[in-house]
Amino acid sequence: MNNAVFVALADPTRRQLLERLAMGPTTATGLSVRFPLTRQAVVKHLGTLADAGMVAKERHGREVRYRMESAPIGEATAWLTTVAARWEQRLLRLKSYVEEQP
Amino acid sequence: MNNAVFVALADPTRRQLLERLAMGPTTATGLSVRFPLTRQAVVKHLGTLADAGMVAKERHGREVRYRMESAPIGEATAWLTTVAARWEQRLLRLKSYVEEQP
DNA sequence: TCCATGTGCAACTGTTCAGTTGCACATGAA
DNA sequence: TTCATGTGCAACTGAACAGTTGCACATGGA
Repeated sequence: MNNAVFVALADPTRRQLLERLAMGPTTATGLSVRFPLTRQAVVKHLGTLADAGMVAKERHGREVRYRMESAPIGEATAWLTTVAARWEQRLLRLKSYVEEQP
Repeated sequence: MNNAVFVALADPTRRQLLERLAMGPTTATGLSVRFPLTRQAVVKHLGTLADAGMVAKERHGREVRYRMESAPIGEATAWLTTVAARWEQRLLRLKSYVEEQP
């Protein structure tokens, strides 16, 4: 599993930025207005999200728009689902074993 | 969304511990044998997982078994799915808008 | 050309955290 | 009781990281 994805998700500010980006692409400067952060702080967070492949940059004239990429989220979800399913399956086997007892 | 869950998931060692715990409950000492870590380091990681509600402790005689709890994983998955879905939905609306153009 | 706006890069600070070491306490078996 | 095993707690170290500040560069409009 790609570690960078979970590292990027670990910060609440980055998750909020992601939620905002899910609404549509924006610039770092635009985000820094709606968040209690410096533009530089936003850029750093977006860089971390980009390292995880969750965000992509697009130049438009003199501004840079950040666009969300949902594929890594899908991978993270898949990993979580697999681990949880393994545990649930074990519980089910345990349950049926107990019910088989006389 | 509960921040502690994503914080706990951000460390690769903790995710490996989770994968191991999905197989069945174990003690910190038992885990420290199979991982290149001190028992104390394992205990700390399990503590972080416990703070997130992903792990529960059970005393059995003089040993403490750690058991996985899958509910928080379900919540994390739900959050991820929601954010990704919002973005995908936006892409769909954009696509249909473009196709409507003459 | 001039200027406002948007971006990029580097250095600095404070904090958090992973991992270790050392020691004390508890428990089960002989 | 004695001893081996398992656990709990505290202090220490080094590294990673969030956030800031300061300054330089680029771009579009007047």
